[in-house]
Amino acid sequence: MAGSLAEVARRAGVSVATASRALNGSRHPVSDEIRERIALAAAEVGYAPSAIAQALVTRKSRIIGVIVGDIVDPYFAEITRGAEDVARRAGYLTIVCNTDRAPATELAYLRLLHDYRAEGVIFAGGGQVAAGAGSASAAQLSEGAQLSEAVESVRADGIRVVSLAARNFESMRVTVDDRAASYDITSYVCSLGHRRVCYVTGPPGLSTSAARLAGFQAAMADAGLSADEVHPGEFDFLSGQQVALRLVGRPLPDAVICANDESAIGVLTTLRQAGVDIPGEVSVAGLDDTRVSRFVDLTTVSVPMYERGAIAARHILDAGPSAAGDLVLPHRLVPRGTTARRRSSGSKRQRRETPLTAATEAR
Amino acid sequence: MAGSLAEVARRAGVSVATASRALNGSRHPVSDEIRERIALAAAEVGYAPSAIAQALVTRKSRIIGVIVGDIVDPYFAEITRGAEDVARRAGYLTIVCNTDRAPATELAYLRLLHDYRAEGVIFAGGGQVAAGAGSASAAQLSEGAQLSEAVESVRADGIRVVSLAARNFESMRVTVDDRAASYDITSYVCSLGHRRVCYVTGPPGLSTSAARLAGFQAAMADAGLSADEVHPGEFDFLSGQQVALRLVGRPLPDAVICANDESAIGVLTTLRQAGVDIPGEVSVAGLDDTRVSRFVDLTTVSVPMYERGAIAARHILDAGPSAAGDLVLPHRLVPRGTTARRRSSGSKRQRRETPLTAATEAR
DNA sequence: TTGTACGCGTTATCAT
DNA sequence: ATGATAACGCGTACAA
Repeated sequence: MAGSLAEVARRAGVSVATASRALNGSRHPVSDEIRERIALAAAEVGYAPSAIAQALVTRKSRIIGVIVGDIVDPYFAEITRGAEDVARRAGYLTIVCNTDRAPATELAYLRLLHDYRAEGVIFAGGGQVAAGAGSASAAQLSEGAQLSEAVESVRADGIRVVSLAARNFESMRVTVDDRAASYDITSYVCSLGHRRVCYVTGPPGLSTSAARLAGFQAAMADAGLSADEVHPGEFDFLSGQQVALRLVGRPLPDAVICANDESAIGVLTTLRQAGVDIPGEVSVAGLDDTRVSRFVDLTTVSVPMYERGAIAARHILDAGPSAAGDLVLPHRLVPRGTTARRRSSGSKRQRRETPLTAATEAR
Repeated sequence: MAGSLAEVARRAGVSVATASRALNGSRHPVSDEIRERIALAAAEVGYAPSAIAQALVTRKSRIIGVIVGDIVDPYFAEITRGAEDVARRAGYLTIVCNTDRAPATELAYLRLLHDYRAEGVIFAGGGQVAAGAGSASAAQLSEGAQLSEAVESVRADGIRVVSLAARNFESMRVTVDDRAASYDITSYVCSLGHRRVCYVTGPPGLSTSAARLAGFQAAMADAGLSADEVHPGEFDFLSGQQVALRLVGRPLPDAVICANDESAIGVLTTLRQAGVDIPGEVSVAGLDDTRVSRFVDLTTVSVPMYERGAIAARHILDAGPSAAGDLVLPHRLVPRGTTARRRSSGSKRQRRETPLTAATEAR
């Protein structure tokens, strides 16, 4: 039913060339009379320009791909929303590619996007980092090499790739200093007087997890505190919940810092449900500044996801030589209601009023 | 740099026809020797088949679109994930289309997908329902008519459209009985002995909101209770939070039921933060069974989003005459920890023990 | 201002 | 088993 340009031209009694010029945004002049005839004919046959054919001849697919771990994860969803917003306004299509962080799936999707001649692809998440001593190390290395090779091939074809976190292949980068962000939130929590602070990590082997953990450890070291209460997590609510459940049986820590907001909300919610007063008894902090974090009043650090997605997309569309080097956006500490000054340790459970020691008060 | 089929053929000393047959999944026989020569040449030039060209000649774009309100909303994210999962396994691309429920944007996206000859489009959310007395009623009606017309045109072109909620255009449907789901959760809450139960609605004018509100009202009526404490909401966390804040100053209701999980989590979190015991003092229930609802132990009703997305996508791919009529999936009440039997009203604030009246205990 | 004709990269038909 | 060649629907020199 979708009339082709040829059909429209025939009905309007003009050549396909003029029809093309009249219907699509061509700077080529067309007389108003003919233009109207064509518009009419187009409406009659319900003409819908074949973006496929246009892409083929124009060599511009108006397609961008966003490779994410899981679109259900707010972190990735916000990035995707940012990218889609600018893509939509430009008449571009946004492909969402869930990979569950599996390099093989990333590779498969990259190839598919290559086949579709996507104009650009955004790697939203971090990548696997060479594991120190893993049994699957060889396979992973090979996968990493394959991906890196594929990225190179894709870039050679003029497809613009930009990554939003550390990856082991070359590409434009629109990132944030994860290590510094983690360092900042940690020092902030320490500055509140907390001494025993736990940490919930992100998935092992992920560059982002590593950077954030490193930031935590560095800040703790600089504060003269021990950073040995590190619980493995997976960036999800469940991880936080499980850690919280384990925490609640024993003497509570002063604070728990999580590698991301999802897991922080997990510990926050679970701890509160267990009757723990947050931030009265223990402070909780995350990292991301996800949309819901604002609502639950979680103190965290903003590492603008939406903006990074939008900027990445814009970079892809502004095909110009704006290939300016990497971009590292500023992060911003967002102190909110889930953290507070440490109360004297004695007052925690027994509610006994103990004067603060000078040492605790100092900074 | 991406070698074309012609180039590969030339380097292998064969015709494009054979190259095509060897490289892509063709049942046509090709001698092993030549097949290898072609594979080699393809590898040398880094051949990547042009899905665009294939789509043009094949008339199969291997593209499906998912029209959602906002991908950041877990409801839509889970639907999208379901669709993408089956699309990916079939080598299809999934386009995300955020519309913020604006009919104009839906229309624009539908047209764009039409241009790309998407093989199918999934309308994930409900639609605007003819408002009783609105000033913008005329404009909306026109927009509704336009969309409905566009859907018809698109379907005439062989594009399969399936909606996951009530819409005012014809299409296959993979839905759930929202009214019944809402009725069920409401009667469940009432069966717990609660009498004063508030409701937080979804966005006005939305078919889904209307169905769910109707279910609530019907159940309340059937329970002989008054359903006049209805607070307007927007399906988001903020709505729930605001309602909770308003509730907390005055005598608390027995329970509050929300049109969806997001807003339910909003009231749950906010109420708890305000020191209200859930479900001790007030019960809270939602509707959707979103992923995080499982974690916060919210009682709700499952209206399988992931499955609906997956089924819709499968329907699009199985282009066969499986155009079986509409499908309405079963919903399932999921009682969890945010609801409990009503405690005697007197014990709520003053903790005064008052014997339950027979009337309260009866059912 | 309008029309002709070629090419974009593939698949498919028909010979060979 | 392999090879020409005609579409697919459109943009765009180039010609008129």
